[in-house]
This record gives sequence, C-alpha cells and structure tokens, in this order.
Amino acid sequence: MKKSVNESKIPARTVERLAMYRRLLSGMLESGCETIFSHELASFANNTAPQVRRDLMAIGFSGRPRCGYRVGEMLACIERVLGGGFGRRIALFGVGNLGRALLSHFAYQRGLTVVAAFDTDESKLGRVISGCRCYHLDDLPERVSVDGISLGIIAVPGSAAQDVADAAAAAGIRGLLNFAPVPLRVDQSVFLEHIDITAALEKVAYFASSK
Amino acid sequence: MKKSVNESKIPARTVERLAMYRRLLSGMLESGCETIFSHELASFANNTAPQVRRDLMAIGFSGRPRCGYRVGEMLACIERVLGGGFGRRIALFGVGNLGRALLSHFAYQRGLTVVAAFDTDESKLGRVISGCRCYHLDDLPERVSVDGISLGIIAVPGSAAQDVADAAAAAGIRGLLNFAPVPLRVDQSVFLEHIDITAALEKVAYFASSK
DNA sequence: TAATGTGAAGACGTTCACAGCC
DNA sequence: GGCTGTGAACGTCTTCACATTA
Repeated sequence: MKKSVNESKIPARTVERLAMYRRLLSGMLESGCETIFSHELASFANNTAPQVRRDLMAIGFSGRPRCGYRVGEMLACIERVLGGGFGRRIALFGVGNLGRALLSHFAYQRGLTVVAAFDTDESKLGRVISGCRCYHLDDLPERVSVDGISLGIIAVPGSAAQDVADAAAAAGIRGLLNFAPVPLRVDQSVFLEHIDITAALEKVAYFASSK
Repeated sequence: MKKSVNESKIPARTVERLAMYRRLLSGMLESGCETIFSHELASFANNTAPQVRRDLMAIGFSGRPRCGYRVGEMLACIERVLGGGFGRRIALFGVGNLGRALLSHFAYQRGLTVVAAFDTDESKLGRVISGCRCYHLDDLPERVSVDGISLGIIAVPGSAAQDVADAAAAAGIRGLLNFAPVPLRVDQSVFLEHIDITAALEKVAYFASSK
C-alpha cells in the first residue's frame, strides 16, 4: 500500500460535484422542494443523469424508483461525507483584492469557516474584514493552535507564495488551496490544490477557438 | 464524428500544463538559461519527466537526447500553439474585489488581454482600473464589435451570473470562464469553464483529512 | 551513457444499456 | 411505465518500460 488513506475513498471529481449538489439542494430545500430525480439534478448541475446516480452510489445514498431522491436526506448524506474530515477551519493568506473576495465568498458559508487572515502589511493587522480578523504571518503558529486551523488558502503574490506555504506546513496545516501563479513544493503530508487562473483562461481561449 | 473540431486537438490537461510551462520558461529565459531537461521542467512544474515529454509530443516539439530542450524554441512553440486561436481579447464581468484581483492579475500578461470591464454599478462606469476601462453591461455588444472581444470572465455574484452569460453569448462571445458559484447554461457554441472555489476547498478539506 | 520519443499498460472517469423495483 | 442501481464498455489521462539517438 503506497499511501495511508481513509477507507471508502471517494473519487476527486465526485467530491467536487457533491459540493455543487449540496449548494443546489440547499436552495431547493428552501424552495420547499422535497424530492428530485437524477435527471433533474443533472440538468441543474450541467451533467448527466447516470453521472448523478454514480456520484450518489459513491456515497452510498439510495433513492426509490419512480419517486426519486429525498432532497433533505441527500443533503444530510452529502454533508456527512464532506464534513467527515477532522478539520474545516481555514486560514487565509493575503488580504489583497483576491483575499477580500474570498473572505466575503466564504463569509456566510456553513462548514468551511475562514477563522483568521494573515498578511505582512502593517496597515491590515488587527482589522476585521467580513467577520475575519487579520494577523501578522508571524502569529500563524499561535492561531493554528488556538483556533484549530487545519487548512489554508494562499492568495498572496507569486513571489511570496512558497514562503507562505512553508510557514503553513511548519505550523501544521494539512491542506492548501493555492491561487498564486506559481507551482508550490510541499511535503507529502500536505494536500495541495492549485487553481491556475491563467491556465484556465488559456484553456478557454484554446477550446473556444476550435468550435 | 460528434463535434466539429480543429484537427490536431491537444488534450485539455496538456493545454493547462503548457500555460504553466510557458510561465516557467519565460522566467528561465530571463535568467539566461538556454536548455532544460524534461526532468528539470517536471520538477519545477510538480510533475513527472514522462508527463513533460508527452506534453511536448502533443505539440510536436522535439529535443535532443543528452542535450535536452532549447528553452527559447520550446517557448516559441508553446506560444504558437496556445496563441493559435482567433481571439484572445477578453471582457471582464463584475468589478468587485474578485474582478479587480483578476484585472491586476492579467494586467501585464502577454497574449491574454482584458480590454474592457463591465458592471451595472453606476459609480464604476468610466473608471479605469489596472489600465482597463469600465462600461455598463448594456454597452457590451458595442464593445465586442469595436474591441474584437471573444472571451469573457464572469466575476459577478451568483444571482447575476446567468444573465451575464446570456448577454455575453448574445453579443457573440465564444468562451467563458465562470467564477460565480452557480452552474451556468450556455449554448453549445460557447465553451464554458467553471472555477468552483467552494468545491475546490471542499476537495482540499476532504483529501487533507485522509492523509 | 544519459537523455529523448513512444508503444503498451494501467488508473481514472464517464457513458451506455439494461435488469430490477416501485 | 418510469425511475433507480450497476456491470460493462468506452474514453481520457498518466505511468511504465524500453528502443532510439547523439
């Protein structure tokens, strides 16, 4: 066995789609919708009915033929799976425009909570933005233990990103989402996801041209 | 044949990595580095040597055994492939924190140019941010034809995203990069890429827990 | 010998097709 | 009949192994 992993590992793409289903389903529940068919959810999520059923199969959730799936139960099941990890308390690194956008994006979101923001710009220290207090990067180790932070979002300029990643890893953070336009080197024990905005746009440009 | 596509289509993931290689290679070229081995580029890009060679194979670029690849030639080849589409002039929708972050991100980038920003907030109209002028969304059709815009980035709140996508499609935009937290419906003729920030973080949380 | 180029295998993800069950 | 659940086929992406080349 190569890595030590939890049993019943869910495919990466499925995890991403489950997060989207969750958003859609909470909206539906508020609208009073109680059941949904796989083809309906698929149409809301821009994918196919078999894909939805596969995803639900992966988390062991069942519906009933002719009746579809119960929205409330599906939502609860997805939250049990996605929320099942140890930590969902997040540090944000970099309080520029992107950082502030992310703070407001996650401000009223359940489950994933940004509990502290970090910057090296003196003028930002102590400020509270979207309900989140800013600290100096040097305070990270303290906040990690006090606030129980286990994940981080990197929204600093590329030139600072590797240093931040190193500091985060040293402080015991277990997962990082990187928005900086540089590939980061992190230890095996840290899960790293890179959102490469330029690459994404480059992809759009390339495939939009071949249509 | 299901879709009408350009010949010699490059795999999606490869296109994304090529964009990253380009960034890395321009940096190297400025540092005076003339040749590079696949395993070196792989190490900078956080992937493997065979992966790099496959990617280069996809664009028909060759190196020489023992000598590696010529950095300048590789860069030129990548730019020929990525820049080969019809249009790389971009509209930004939404001039909030995220929009401004994206404007500065693309401000001094070659190839992909954000030539106009759109918002419905009166206070932003006419302003120039990171060298890009803000217009009302109603002016989109005019700017598309005047400025030759073919791609769009959606950075508006979820509640406005579908309307913006519809306006963009109606104005003749061929590719969209969506940052809003809602799946969008667009015509087959428009290439759509969704960057789902919540889903990405949810994925980090999930896989960081199982390490 | 130390690198590239590439067929073949393997892992992963999606779609199909249909059995089974309200 | 109309929907779910799922084995099997299919397609895409990554890795391996090694022939090839300077």
